[in-house]
Amino acid sequence: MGVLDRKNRDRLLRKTDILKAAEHIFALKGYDKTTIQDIAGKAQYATGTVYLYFKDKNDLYCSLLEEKLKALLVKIKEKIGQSEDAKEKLDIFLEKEIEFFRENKDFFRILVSETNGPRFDIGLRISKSCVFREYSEHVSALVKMAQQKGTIRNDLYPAQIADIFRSIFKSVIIDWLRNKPQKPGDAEKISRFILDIFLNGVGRKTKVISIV
Amino acid sequence: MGVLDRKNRDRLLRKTDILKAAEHIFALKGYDKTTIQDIAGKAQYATGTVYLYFKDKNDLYCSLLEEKLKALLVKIKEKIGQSEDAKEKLDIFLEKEIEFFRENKDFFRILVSETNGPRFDIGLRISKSCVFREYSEHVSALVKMAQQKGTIRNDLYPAQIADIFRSIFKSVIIDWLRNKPQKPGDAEKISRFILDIFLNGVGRKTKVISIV
Amino acid sequence: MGVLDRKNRDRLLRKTDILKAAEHIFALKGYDKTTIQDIAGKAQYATGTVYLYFKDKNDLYCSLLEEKLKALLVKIKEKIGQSEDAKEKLDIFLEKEIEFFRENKDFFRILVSETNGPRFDIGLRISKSCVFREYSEHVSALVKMAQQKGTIRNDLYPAQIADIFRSIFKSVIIDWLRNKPQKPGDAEKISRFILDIFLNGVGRKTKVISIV
Amino acid sequence: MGVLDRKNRDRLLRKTDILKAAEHIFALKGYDKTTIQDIAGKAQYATGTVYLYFKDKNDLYCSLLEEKLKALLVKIKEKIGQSEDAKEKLDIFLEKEIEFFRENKDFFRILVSETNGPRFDIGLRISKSCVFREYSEHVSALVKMAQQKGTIRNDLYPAQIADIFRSIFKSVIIDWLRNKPQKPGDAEKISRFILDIFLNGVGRKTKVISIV
DNA sequence: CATGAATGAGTGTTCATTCAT
DNA sequence: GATGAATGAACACTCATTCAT
Repeated sequence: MGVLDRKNRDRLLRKTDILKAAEHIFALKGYDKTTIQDIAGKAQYATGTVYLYFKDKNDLYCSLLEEKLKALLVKIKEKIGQSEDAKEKLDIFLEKEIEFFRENKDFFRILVSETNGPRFDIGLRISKSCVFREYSEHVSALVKMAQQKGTIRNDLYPAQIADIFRSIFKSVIIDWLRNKPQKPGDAEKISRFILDIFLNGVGRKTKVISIV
Repeated sequence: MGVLDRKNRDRLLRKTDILKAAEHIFALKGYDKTTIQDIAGKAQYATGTVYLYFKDKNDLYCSLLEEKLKALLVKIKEKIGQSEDAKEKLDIFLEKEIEFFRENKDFFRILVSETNGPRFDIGLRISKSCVFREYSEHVSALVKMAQQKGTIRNDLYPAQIADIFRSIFKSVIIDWLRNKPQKPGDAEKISRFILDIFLNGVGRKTKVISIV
Repeated sequence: MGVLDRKNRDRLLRKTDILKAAEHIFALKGYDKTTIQDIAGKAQYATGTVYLYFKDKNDLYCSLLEEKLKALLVKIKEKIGQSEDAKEKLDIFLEKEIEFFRENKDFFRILVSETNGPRFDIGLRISKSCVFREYSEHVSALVKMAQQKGTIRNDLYPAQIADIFRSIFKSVIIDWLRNKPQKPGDAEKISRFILDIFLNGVGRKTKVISIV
Repeated sequence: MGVLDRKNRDRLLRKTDILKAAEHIFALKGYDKTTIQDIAGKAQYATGTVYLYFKDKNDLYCSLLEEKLKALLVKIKEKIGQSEDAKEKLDIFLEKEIEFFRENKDFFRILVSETNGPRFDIGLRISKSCVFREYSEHVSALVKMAQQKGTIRNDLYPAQIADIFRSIFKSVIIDWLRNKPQKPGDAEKISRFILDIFLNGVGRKTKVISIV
């Protein structure tokens, strides 16, 4: 059993090595311009080794997305359950994603280039992924809850609002990762900024009074 | 003169044939998976013919984007000058873009996949394009004006707001083109919807009183 | 008749135009790198026009060589008959060739690259040419006569001596055309130089006494 | 160590296979008409295999020339140092080259077609080669020494004499390889023949008395 | 299991040649 | 006859995938 364990552990280690290398190269060059040799070389393995762990190039790519998305989901779900407030949940969601993407810029790049807009299918190598669907539905569920709690207008389809939510998020994060120095407290600030725009829009208001 | 005219017209016709075919295939398969033979075949020409009108694959692709963007810009500028009101200008901008993209779904697909988020640079074959820059700046200028007129908060960078504006737009249009039947009056309705979300956000408000 | 004459003359004029352009381009780029469009363009004709005067690329190339060789032969034969002395004939031959090649550097280039050594057949597009054979035989005849008159050793095959003769010539002319400014009196001097080396070699002799 | 050795040896073997095939095809068809598929086919490899050993077609071609020239130089230098006499050195040089070219007719063909006359530059893919320069300079040095020792007239530029020397050599070898059956003792005889013509020319002399 | 050399189908691009105008 | 746009075969080179060691 110990032997099997080590085998499994070794196998996992190699897979992780390769995925890490793939992440970097795919982010740098995009799917088509990336070669398996690039990845194998970066991971310090032989070309053929990659095929011991992944069926083909596409499988490697999708596995990469799945693994990372899964990790992102775990991170999000972990904290988000601790709050009951809808707005707070959205806030936590944003903060966790921001943290995650700051630590995984390459993955962010890939994800952005992969999801050319939400649920869009040009070359959507990812679309069949259960994790991706789970991720999408998780955001939709957040929105739905916020609608039920009165935080978000309920005259709109949750899925569409979720799309808009994520597209604003994407836009702001791209700007942040590209043009700003990333500082420790950023996650919180940016999260508030996005939520503000998402909930209140960018229109100029002098005063807003909630009557209810 | 008549002869030259006909020649030029013929030349233009062929170029347009090829561009039309290219638009379709590029939208369907993406840049890398598209072959010149695909395009030539679709346009009913021989492979070599494409090279009589375009230097190489990249030139064909960029020409396609430029031509379309130019047409889009013309369409937008035409009407937008007729209004003085900032909000109305944004509204016209949206309506015109919506109309254009409904008539040019393939181009929309390409544009979306090309601009993986605003000012993002993986494989930005388009980034050097003057027309694209002009387009970007035009949107920024719209936002800036709206800030000066008090329609949009002026505590934000115009370029960033423009990014957010376009990313909301993209998100909504993708949803519309993919999932809804496109009906005549849509442009107006969708434009209002986007503007509403953009300016007021999706937060639930019971009443808003502007004091000033 | 006059009409036919003009037609023929026109035809000849066009052929000459094309040949002149071809000469320049072939010399510049070599056979394979030269395109028919290059030549047509340089001659200010359309691509197809070339095919009205020459069957194909190879025909154009061979015609070019033939025409020029014919002209060279005419020039050589013209003067060479006026002398009876074998050495003088060789001298005239050299002078005339030198003059011709100074005025036809492009042709010289082509000829050199074509006849990679005498009677060698890698890609010898020329080898079937009657004129080329006539040219070769003419040189051989010169040598043969010089052998009979006692100017050249007669223990050697005339054709081989002719080869050596031409290869020395080629070597010296290449050097002259490439590295020296070409001056009026050169033909005579160079001719003497070549003949000297050809007949006497480059060995150092302190004194030579001819007894007979 | 043994493994690496075998790997290196295998690699060398393949390279040699390909070079051998390339040598044959290039000699047969010339650079431009030769395709990589030709070479790969002849060497019994797939097209792509060639690119494992050579960067591109030009690299293959140049490597071929370099390898062979290097081998030729080694062969020449080996024996030539053993003599002090200038004329003997020239003799050895010729003999060794003749032997080499008899064993490497294809290479000879390529070299001849590549060096369209000495220091001529149309398509000189070889000209940048250090080995080629070394080879040229080696011949010039031989001539220079022969001038100093009084074997060759010293009123001429060594480089030019070297050119003439090589062009006579080329002419004679072409004739020999093309038209004569190559017999064992040939190298010696031909070498003497070339030297004779080179030093004494082909003029008829009844008696030559050296006075000094 | 790991390797990396070998494979060969596939792509962008060129250009000799043809032919409708 | 002259044109030059159109053709499509051909070629250099790449790279995902396989498999003998």
